[in-house]
Amino acid sequence: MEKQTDAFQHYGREVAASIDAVKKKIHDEKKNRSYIPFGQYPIEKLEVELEAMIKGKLGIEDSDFVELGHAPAHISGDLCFEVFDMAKRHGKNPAAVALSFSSCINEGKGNMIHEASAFGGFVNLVLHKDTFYHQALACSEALGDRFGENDRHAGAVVVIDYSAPNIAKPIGVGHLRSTIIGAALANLYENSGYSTIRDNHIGDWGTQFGALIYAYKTWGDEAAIEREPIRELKNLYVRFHEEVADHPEIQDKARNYFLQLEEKNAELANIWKRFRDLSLRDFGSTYQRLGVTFDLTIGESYFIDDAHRIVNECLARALCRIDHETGAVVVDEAEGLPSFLLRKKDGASLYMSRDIACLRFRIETFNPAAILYVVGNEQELNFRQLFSFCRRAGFLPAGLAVEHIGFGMVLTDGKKMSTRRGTLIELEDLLGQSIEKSKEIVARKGTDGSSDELDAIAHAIGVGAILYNDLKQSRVKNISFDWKRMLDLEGGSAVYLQYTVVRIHSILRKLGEVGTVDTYRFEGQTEFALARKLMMFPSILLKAQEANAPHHLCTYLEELASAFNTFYNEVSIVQTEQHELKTSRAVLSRAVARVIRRGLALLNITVPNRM
RNA sequence: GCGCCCAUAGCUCAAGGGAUAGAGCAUUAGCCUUCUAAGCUAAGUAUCUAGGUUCGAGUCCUAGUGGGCGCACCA
Repeated sequence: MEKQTDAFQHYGREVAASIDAVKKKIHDEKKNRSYIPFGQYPIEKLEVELEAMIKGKLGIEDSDFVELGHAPAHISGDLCFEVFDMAKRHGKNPAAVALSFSSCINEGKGNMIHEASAFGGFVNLVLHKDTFYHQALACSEALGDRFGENDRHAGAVVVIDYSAPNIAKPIGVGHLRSTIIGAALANLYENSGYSTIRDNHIGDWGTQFGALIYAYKTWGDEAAIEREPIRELKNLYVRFHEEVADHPEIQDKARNYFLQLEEKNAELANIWKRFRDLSLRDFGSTYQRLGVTFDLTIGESYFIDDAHRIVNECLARALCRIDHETGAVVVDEAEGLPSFLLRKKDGASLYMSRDIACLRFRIETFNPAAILYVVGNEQELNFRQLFSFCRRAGFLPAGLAVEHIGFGMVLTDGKKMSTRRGTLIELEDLLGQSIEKSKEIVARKGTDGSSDELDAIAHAIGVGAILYNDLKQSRVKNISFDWKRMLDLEGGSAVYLQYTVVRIHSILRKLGEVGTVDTYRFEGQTEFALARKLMMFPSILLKAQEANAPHHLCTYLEELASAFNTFYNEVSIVQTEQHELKTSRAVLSRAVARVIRRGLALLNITVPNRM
């Protein structure tokens, strides 16, 4: 019994230390972090100027209604905005409003706007291109790598729960989605000024550990576990479910083992602890490969005592009841949601009660403005039940946003992958194959570099391809898994973006020092379009964060890279004669490279120097 | 049975209620003695069906059709 208590105490101390570290991080950020004001970006500044010009016209006193975008190709104009919504709010004709606004803008143009015109409910703007271009490059130069950050949510704390693999199971491509969508969102939230807490809520508790312990005690092979822990544990898990078909009674034995575990049986707890440690070590190397980090790694097991306490509290408050027939603790149907259990009839805890305890822990410990759960769509009902119950119980303070960030499943042949059925594609296999293929291509292309450098390049490309293929797709839909497409290293993949950056670096190397000029200037429409695209980066990042949609960033980066590659094929920067123009082009290219590199970094994808 | 999600080009995916629905792959025709062709230029093909709301619908509503997921002692 002592031994087991030691194990739990040790684990408790580890968690306590990481909690202190997170509290310190939040505290330090509150005190020392500097933010880039969103209003400082040229597009945002222009929006504010336009609103000032328009204000009072037609009795409209709104603010923050101008949202500039690109004018479509068939319209002559550099930027545009629409007034439909706001005209509707004031019961006015959109076309009349747009016309009035455009004449108003033409009266007090300022130094940026050349001409405004109305078309239907749209206001189209032709800019003084030289002025805009210069300001765009100057802004990017002034902010350097921090171009794109904003202060919209400065100081707010967000807890992001993602990855959450289950102990004793390999990480499959399903958990990959949670891991990389969560990691990308954490980066995007940080970019918007949030203090982010990256929380890996490990699935290290539950009835399946009873099954695993039964399987281990019955068929376990020590040598095999030493050799390949996760694989062997997975085999035991699969074998258990095969045997259940013929011997249903082992299910009860498993449940009983779990109950004993929860009652802190020393022998079982030590087995559990060992499996947990082995698994975490294995996950750690996968995370390292992916470049994903966490502030907290707390398993469900940490919350069992709280869970039992809370269930009793809720029973006392009649928020749930003991079912007379079975003895389990039930939350009755409410708010249109089906009833569910908080405690098993044998007294063991359940996922839901541990989740309630965890939610309360996060609120009490970190006082966050938002908690995001990056968990698959198939758990949607559970989260609706969780949030609804916690709201009724008064566990959710006002002003706290809790949100389930669901995502579609990864399907093979239209079916969900399953550890039990053995259709799971393991992440390590996938990454391995992708890196291997990248290696072949790098070798075939004859890229320069030592063998270590070539390995690093293949790693960046191979891993990047897997991450990007997932992140570029909208979160909510299912993804059909296709080896061929997954390992495709051409257009529409991370490689395209990495390649664009590498090309730019090659130019910069050839140029040597990029000098400075008083005024940035450009020559062709392509260059201007590129700079205009570049200036959309800050608002794209904000949009991607607010919509919890990393794929918006992917789409943008591809458009930017495409605009650059067109430019690249039109003119030679190295051979540009005129000094001012040549320097401006170099600065523009460098800015594009920085934005793509930073955009990819937010998606946890790295860019090699050569490829 | 009830609930949630999805349906866009041959395939895989984009498109904040806004202007002529965009990419990649595949197919076809061009572009490397000149900054890395993992690139660029150009060509053809699409909103599941039927109603409705709206100045305006791929997007919102209703009813279908097809697919996925979930609904008590798993997580």
